[in-house]
Amino acid sequence: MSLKLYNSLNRKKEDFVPLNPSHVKMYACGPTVYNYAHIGNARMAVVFDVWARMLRYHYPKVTYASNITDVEDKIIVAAKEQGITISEVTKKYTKIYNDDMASLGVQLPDVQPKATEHIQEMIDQISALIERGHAYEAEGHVLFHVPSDPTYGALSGRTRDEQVAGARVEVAPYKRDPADFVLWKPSNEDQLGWDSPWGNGRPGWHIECSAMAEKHLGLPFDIHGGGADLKFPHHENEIAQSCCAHGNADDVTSFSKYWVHNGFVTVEGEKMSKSLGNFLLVHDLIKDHKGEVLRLALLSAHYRQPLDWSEQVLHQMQILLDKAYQKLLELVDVDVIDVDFVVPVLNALNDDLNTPLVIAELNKILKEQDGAELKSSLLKIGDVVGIFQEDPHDWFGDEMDGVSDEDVSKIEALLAERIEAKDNKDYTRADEIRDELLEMGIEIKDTREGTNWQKVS
RNA sequence: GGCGCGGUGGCAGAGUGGUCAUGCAGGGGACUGCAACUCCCCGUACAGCGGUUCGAUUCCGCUCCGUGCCUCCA
Repeated sequence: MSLKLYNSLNRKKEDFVPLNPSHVKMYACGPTVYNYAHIGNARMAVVFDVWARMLRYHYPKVTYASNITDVEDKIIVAAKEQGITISEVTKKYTKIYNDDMASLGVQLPDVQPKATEHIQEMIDQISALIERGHAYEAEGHVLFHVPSDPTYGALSGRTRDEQVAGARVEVAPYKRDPADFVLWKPSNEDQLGWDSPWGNGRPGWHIECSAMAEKHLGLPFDIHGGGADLKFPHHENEIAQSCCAHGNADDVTSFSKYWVHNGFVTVEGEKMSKSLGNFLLVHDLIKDHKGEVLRLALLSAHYRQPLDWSEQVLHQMQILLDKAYQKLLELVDVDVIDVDFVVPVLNALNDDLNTPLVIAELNKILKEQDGAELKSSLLKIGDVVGIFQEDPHDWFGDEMDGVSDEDVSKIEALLAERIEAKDNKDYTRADEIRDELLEMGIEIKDTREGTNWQKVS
């Protein structure tokens, strides 16, 4: 079965047919770096990381580009608030973002372009738009003239008129048309600015991605992705800019052939927002949960569906991963053999990245397979989904944390005493010892191989 | 107001025109001195109303409910 994906451009699930099967190219809009990454940022990163891994499974060469937006007014605000420079803000949060994503098993994109390093490309593209009559200068701003683009609205399915009718922002007086959007805007001294044919200024947000995608992937490329909220206006504007800059206003696929959007994460059923103060940061969650647990939780709903974050989901993923790692631990000395990719899992992944189904199939595999076959299948799936990347010993290693050597000897002494008590059928004493251990925060389990113990929280 | 998305068993969450999702939680059982772990078994789920059909949770229409975007929020 071939790879299928849901193309936002025509709202249909389609067979993925690469422009060039020997080199597939994908771009996904990355974060604006002015704060810690939240779980919503993480969902985007994880989803497109899996897409990239899946594409690599199918095709010999994949270039995945995902940008860092390091020019934006919010960054300027953050710098002022924190009393540090703009570049200190962007540098700091870029590192935090990459570290946090790495903790979720997200591989660094092949290219991670930064907006500030592509100002010239943006200026060039804006110039081309002006030359072709799609943009104009007004009071130090350069604006894209929406009525000049006959196909504007193709992605979001809203016409210019509808957009104007629904607009809730005041229209700047210098705009020729209410729908026109900014390509370049003037900067004052304390704002970041670059020289341009239109004076000292900075780029609008949309032009950044257009310029960076073209520079690193060339046009057209295969897949463009991002969060669902970016569909309008960001992605709509990207299409307008990139197509019109090259005289391809009529062909919306002259920029990217497929468009993929991931759904939002809600918390307790509500959207994360500053006013509700319910932003969940990866930085915080990673303190209490393993990265792969968070990652799998982010993949527990289909990527296009909304995902409600809850402790229950985390609990379930923890159990599943523990179960799998337990098997991997038992099989640690077994050699990996060459196995076929488990068919139902491959089909699920091929079907527009149906990761919830993959999770269900994992449960079945854990029940139905064993030995080298199980280990090999698990690892093969893990490479695409981005799980089972840890050493099984390390996975369970944390459970020994905070238990000193002294405690260990004490525990073992008590266990030895308990075995003796059991042998003497002195179950009262045996149970006393169990309770004593429990008070120390140690839980024991009698198995056929003997008694195990572990720290409980 | 405009443009979308969704309503599946206690919960999470896939899927299908007519035999199974899966997991968590819950109930029962096996095992065990008892617990726990493990294993086995169980529960008349598809918002409502019409329509198409031999047959619809699955297709179409309407209603109700929830939710996202339209504000340089992933």
